[in-house]
Amino acid sequence: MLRHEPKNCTHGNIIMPAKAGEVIFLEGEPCEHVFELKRGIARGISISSEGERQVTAFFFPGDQIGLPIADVYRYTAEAVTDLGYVSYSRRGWSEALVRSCREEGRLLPSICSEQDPIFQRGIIIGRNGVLVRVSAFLISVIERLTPVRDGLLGFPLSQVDIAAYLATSPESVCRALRQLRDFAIIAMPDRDHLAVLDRDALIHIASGN
Amino acid sequence: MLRHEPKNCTHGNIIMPAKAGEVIFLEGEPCEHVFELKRGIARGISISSEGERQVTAFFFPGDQIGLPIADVYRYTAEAVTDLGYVSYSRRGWSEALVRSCREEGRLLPSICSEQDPIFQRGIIIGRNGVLVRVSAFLISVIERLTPVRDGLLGFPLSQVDIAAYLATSPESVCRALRQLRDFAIIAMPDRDHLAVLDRDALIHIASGN
DNA sequence: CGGGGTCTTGATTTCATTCAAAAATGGTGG
DNA sequence: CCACCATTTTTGAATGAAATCAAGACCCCG
Repeated sequence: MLRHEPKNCTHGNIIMPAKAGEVIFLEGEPCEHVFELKRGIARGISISSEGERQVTAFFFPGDQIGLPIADVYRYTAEAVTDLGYVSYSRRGWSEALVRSCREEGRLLPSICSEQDPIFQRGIIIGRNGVLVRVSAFLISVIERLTPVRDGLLGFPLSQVDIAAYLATSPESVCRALRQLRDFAIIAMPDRDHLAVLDRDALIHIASGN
Repeated sequence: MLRHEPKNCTHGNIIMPAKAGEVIFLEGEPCEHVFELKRGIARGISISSEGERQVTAFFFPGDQIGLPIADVYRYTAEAVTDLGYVSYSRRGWSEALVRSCREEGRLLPSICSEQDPIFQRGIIIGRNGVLVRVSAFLISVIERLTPVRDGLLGFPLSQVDIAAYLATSPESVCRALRQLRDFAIIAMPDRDHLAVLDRDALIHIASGN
């Protein structure tokens, strides 16, 4: 897992690339930059003291990552796919926040874009039943995936990551996806493509059982 | 569950009381006030479409509740115990944020005080094993409980709420607490008092198994 | 004293993890 | 293009942990 070193201090204009698996920043480091994802998918990772790895959030283009909520980053950010991002210095970002706050009277929508996925994950994994969790996860994620062609979405998330996100095992994720395929609720023509065939059924499962 | 109606628009100076069980604000309502808890304990509640109730966070004196991260409150806030709070208008609160941001270069610590517990819950319930979760919960909560006398803490949280927070059943919480008592790691002289006898052991269980 | 809610405990069942192994996939270099 | 390897996904069987079900004890409140 190579550490991705920004070559110089870009201030929001130059899109920096990162390759799949690269680390954007590490949990515990002081927050010196805020990152905005421009293309690709990233994940937030938290490792417990005993090495257990949790995916705390997936991030999509437009999301802000690494807000200085505290003094240090609360999770590690890694590239899931090859991706592009821009970074803002903390100062520059704070000024943008101040402006936005004055003009719109509410927090920069970007805070929402980082904090909301984290909140949503808490709700999803608080629900019991792997099938329910997987369905809720799909519902939450499909609208952010990039369409390939009619109804088919790019779905570049590994089942291992999904399991780490949903606080379950990869095998259980696999079985849940299989059930959804058997019920013709979703289709997965291959490993990294997904189509939702019966959105209502998916929502129904996601919201109760 | 009575709705608590603030009589008038207080701007941070008058401490408003609320009785145990009262609602401070409802999920989905527009964020018009930010609340700061002065005494007592509050909980954040999220109800799924099928009536499943989750406690998303417990809040303690000094915590800010109901930040306008989005346009509407993302959870319902209720009083766990009788409590006192002050409310700020969104405008007044935003101005404080702008000031703090400019002076300290980071987000108001209050954002941390709301968002961090929510983040922590995600980490805690992502870990498997009820005993681990209960232990991690106790570790996270003991430093915020008010001491009664040497080593004994007021612990006014019902096991039903703890279960809803930890995404488990009340019975499992009860059994986990019993185990911790049997191992002489904690003591609970009565329903709402708690003493941690072996903090290291509790931390050890919380961080692995 | 009731009586409703909370807590406790045991027995049972259900569900997901684990373990193990095979199949599919993707990438690499010949 | 093909063979090979590493990784991911898939499936089955066994195990285990926690939810559920059911009852009883306790406690606080009116």
